[in-house]
Amino acid sequence: MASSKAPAIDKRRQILDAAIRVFARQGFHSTRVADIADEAGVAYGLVYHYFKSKDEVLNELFTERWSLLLAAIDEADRSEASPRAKLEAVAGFIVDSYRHDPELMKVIIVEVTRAANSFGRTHLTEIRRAYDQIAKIVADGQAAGAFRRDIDPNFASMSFYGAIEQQLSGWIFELTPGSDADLEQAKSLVTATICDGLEPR
Amino acid sequence: MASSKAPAIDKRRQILDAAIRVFARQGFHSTRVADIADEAGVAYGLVYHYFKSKDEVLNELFTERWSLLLAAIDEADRSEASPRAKLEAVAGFIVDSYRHDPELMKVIIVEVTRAANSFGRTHLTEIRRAYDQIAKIVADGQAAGAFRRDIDPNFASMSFYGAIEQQLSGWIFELTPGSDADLEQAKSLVTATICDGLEPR
DNA sequence: CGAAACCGATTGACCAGTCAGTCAGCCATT
DNA sequence: AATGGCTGACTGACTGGTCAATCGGTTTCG
Repeated sequence: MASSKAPAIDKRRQILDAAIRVFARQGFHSTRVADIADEAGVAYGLVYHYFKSKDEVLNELFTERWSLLLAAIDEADRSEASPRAKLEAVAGFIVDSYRHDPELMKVIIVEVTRAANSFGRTHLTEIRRAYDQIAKIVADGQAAGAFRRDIDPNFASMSFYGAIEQQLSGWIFELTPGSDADLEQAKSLVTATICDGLEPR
Repeated sequence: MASSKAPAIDKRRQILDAAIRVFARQGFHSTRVADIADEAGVAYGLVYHYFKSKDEVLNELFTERWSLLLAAIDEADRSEASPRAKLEAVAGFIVDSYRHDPELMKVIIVEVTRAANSFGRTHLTEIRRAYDQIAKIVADGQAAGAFRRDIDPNFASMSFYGAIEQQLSGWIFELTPGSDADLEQAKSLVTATICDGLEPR
């Protein structure tokens, strides 16, 4: 039963993985459906057997990964850690996602998160959910006296997330060195910058 | 003499201004050259009389505005103000640019700055110049003892710029209230977040 | 046998950029 | 002042190429 479907699922996965590589290399828009099929070693028509459209392939990639991010933020939020440690956990998850699969993160950021005009519009609600969850962590931190209260939580959330995403962009477009050590350091540096500030204490 | 050439120059400007509106509304990719011509109240072919291609129209819009930003950062850097005040001046300029012409800023951010994969690739050098200039302000601040030295200036620069751009994105996509008071407050809040940090001093 | 996986040629829509031509103003010549 | 030649701004129908999506078919497997 499972084995009868296994090959089918494999091909589907093969197509998704191929799409990650091709989208990362050429960008969504200048990728032809034929490119995905070729990269996957699969017939053109099979892409349409598993997906309604080229858009749906990207949708699937985004949703798969973003739901993990939402879960990770949620878990951090629910933990007993300090607000600062929660933020650091979120930053850590995002950086590790990039380390684990830079091509996928590139596709998600470039084609969805930062393309809210075209493709990302569809996912604005899910994207916003992440911002809101982070804002909640900040708000709780303020209520507990761990964060100052004169900065709007939504504002802080956007600053925090924007700072991380900008680091990723720098690595993605090789504006900034992205060695393993750099990535590791970035986790705590983002939090240090946002929580402690640039000025000496 | 001047009057004989005036209408020609007007038409060029008319096309650029129309392009801002149409790009902001529909996005660069799903804008047809015919849409620009219609919006400008001009014949299709005239767009190609003044511009080599559809891309060149966007190029022109970006370059016009980005050079102003670079000049503003440069001016802030050269002033006698404190490092923190310099950063605040940069944030202020970007926010005011948005306030002055939100549609143009939307086009620049969505289609160029955050589209480094497709269109922005051409302008990566100019974009990077902004990051570098900001990093220089931070580095000088560190040398003067105004900023702590354990945060890499390039890292700080990306965080700072990323935080601002994320705020603009929030306003652009109406994820975040963008009243005039909000914009005004954002100028100092970004700087406060980045320089002082979220944690109480 | 039936159902689902798989195949790839074909089609139909779309659109950037071209190009052959019109027209209005300007100057030179008479 | 009239003529006509010239420039370049301006027009929009048309073309050539590109691709997403379809569909009629074949193979595989239970």
